[in-house]
Amino acid sequence: MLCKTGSRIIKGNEVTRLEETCSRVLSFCNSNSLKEGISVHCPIVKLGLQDHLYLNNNLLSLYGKCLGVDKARHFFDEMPFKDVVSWSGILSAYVKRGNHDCALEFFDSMLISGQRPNEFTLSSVLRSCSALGEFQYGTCIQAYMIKQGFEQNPILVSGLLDFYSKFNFTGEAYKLFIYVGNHDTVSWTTMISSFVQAQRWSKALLLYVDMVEAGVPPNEFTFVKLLGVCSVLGLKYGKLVHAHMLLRGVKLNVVVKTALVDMYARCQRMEDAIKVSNLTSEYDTLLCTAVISGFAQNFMFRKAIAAFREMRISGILPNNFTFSSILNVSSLMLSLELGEQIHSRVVVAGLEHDVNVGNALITMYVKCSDKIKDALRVFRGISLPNVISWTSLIAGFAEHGFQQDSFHLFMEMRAAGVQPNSFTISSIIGSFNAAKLLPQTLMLHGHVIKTNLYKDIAVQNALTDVYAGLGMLDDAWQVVHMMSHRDAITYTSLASRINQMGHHELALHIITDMYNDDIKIDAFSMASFLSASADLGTLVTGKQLHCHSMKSGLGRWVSVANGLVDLYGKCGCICDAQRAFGEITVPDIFSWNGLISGLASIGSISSALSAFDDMRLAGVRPDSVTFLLLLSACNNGKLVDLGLEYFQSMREVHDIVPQLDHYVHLVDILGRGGRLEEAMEVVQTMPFRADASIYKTLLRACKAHRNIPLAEDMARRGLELDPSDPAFYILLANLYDDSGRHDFGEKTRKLMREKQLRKNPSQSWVQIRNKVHLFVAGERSHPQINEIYEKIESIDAEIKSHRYLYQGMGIGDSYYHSEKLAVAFGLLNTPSKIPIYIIKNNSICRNCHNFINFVTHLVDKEIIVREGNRLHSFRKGECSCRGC
DNA sequence: GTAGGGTTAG
Repeated sequence: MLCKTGSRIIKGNEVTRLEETCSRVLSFCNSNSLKEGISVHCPIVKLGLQDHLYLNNNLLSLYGKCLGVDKARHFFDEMPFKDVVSWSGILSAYVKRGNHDCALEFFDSMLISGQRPNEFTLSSVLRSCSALGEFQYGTCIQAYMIKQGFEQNPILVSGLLDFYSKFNFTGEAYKLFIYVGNHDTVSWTTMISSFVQAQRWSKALLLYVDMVEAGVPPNEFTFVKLLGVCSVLGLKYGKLVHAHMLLRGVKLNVVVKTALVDMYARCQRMEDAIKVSNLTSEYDTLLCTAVISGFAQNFMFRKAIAAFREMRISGILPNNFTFSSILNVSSLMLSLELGEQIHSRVVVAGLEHDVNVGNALITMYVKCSDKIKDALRVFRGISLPNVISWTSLIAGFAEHGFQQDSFHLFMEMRAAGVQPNSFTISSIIGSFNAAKLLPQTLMLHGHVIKTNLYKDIAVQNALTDVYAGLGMLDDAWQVVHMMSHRDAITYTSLASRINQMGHHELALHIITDMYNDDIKIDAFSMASFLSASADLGTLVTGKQLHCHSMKSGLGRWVSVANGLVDLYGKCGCICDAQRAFGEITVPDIFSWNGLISGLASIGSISSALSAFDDMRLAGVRPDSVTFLLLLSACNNGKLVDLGLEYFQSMREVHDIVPQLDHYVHLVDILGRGGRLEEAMEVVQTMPFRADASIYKTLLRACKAHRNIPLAEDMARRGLELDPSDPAFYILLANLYDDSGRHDFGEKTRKLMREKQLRKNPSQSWVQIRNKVHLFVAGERSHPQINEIYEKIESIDAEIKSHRYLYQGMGIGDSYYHSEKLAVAFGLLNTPSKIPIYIIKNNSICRNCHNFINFVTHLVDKEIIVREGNRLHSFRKGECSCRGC
């Protein structure tokens, strides 16, 4: 139409009408098609309208949108007349392309040219200020706005709210919001977004309530932000917001759909997410990415892969975000094969050097490949590695056992000018723990104090863990006390490290700390506490923890259920252990190992071995711990040939390389079975250097089978490796005694005394009425024992007043005469408040029917004594454990 | 021309 008109001669008011027509056509083209827009340009020139300001502004906007800001700028420079719309058009084009430096420079030249900015210009300038971190500049713009009377302008108010929020000045933004008042939908939504960005989720929701009460209608923008809040606050809120959207008839466009899919996915409602995404046929790359990542978050890996395939079939191109999501699926599945397939697609799509995809690739190779070099290759290919790239690689090196390289990489990162964040610091501190690198830990701790990172709870938790892992409990607690708030991870880390140190009672005390801090026990901390109770044999505490697990629903976690199996197994209550095992839907290797261990420890060797068969039938692969348990069971059951068979099958059938501990068990099995020469052959041919303990094992076997020549050889070899272990002398001396060679026995003991060796005191723990008591036995000459004697003597008078002493078997009598000692510390501390436990030598354990050198016994129904790894039960009356 | 969705590191 315009072309035809252009060939005629036009005069008078026809020109004005044509200008309007051109302008309208260009506006239409602007939002639809560049091609049509350009074709309109020719007739405009033919008509002689090329100097027309409005038409040129329309063309400028078109060029900016379709041909890029440089072409638009060129057109702008050629324009004979310019107004605020022309200047703002270019400025906005710069801002949209992220060219913020040019935007501010261009704004300067605008002011120099004498052109006054309007609200659109200033709004673009504010966006560049926040992008460049130019806070001062932004506040100058605000001052200018006030001077120019733009203070109440809704566009600028929204712009300012956004500006303050980007600098994390949410409070200032809110003050401004309150001060201005009378807001429209956009400024309400911007204020809500500000609270969302500051992670003040509840405040964002409350503001929505205020907005509705103020009578301002929320739109799809508002709901998208609110759905983001619900992803964090939970499904209850998500459903409410969704219902409000339906009531208000909000149009379900693709952006709203994506926000809904994301919300339902994060609330573990993937079915609802898919239902929503199928409500309309509109799909784009972002929506598909949300679906894939939703499946990944909910561990529905096959569906995630299917969604990725479907996306390609529908012709929707994956972008860097999509590749990151699907790579995350392969990382979670530990599937190198899938990861490599995706990697090749990434190369085809030309996204190999993209930092986001590169980061996901690094993680994939770290988790799925056993070669850290694969991850390093990806890292070196990233054009601009960011803090996530460095952190992933640093954590990767640490995870693969290269702690020193990990630290060097950290130094390289700092030299490259990339600032470590809390993720980096906590990863690197975590790696120090594995390598026990104290100097580096102290250096990093200093760095953390100097920066703001010490406020981050993950960093503080990592520091707590590393100090506790190094055995520096005081330093760990110091970090904990300095924390403004603690979480379940803080306490779980402490409890498990304290457990590792063997201070199980101290680990259980963490429960009180958590209670005082108002922190709920989670599945991880519960597993640690159950493990502490199991190792202490404190059945009462264990049962209380069991109760709590059931009431709180933690029992559904397999780690908690495994803890229960372990607890009851170690306390000798095999029926309860079996019941806890039976309640596990899909028992894992830890569940099975717990069951086998429990059965073996009460002497039910055949049941333990048949549990192993059940485990294999259930398709669970045994690990090296399983074989330690099986070998130990065979050892206790004197099943020599079966033990040998299991040992052989480790490598041949199960592809497990036997470790030193397995060889020790094998040697013990052969030794106890009297096959001493074979046992010696194993020691000489095994791929490990024999340690003192293996010779001790053989020496014990020699003693049992009265083989003096071999025993002497074993004692000699063992003492070469550990001359300070008195056990070699004691075992050998006892063997001489047993064989009637008392002279040699005495000579050996004399030798031991000359070397100033003495048997370390044995220790046992007993729980009586919710209190754990420590018992120690040994000779008076031992410093630890002597200290206890002195304590007893000082309170002797008090003890003697107790009624049990009148029965003639007082505490003092029992160990003064035998030169051995067993003391309840609880008794020492509060002698008059708790009953006295009288010491009896040579009591018989009801479980293993062995004689035990000392045991505490009297007033309580059941006492469980743990001696080394053995559990002994002494009961008065019937056992409280069902089925025994 | 002011406000909205998806990813990756502890």
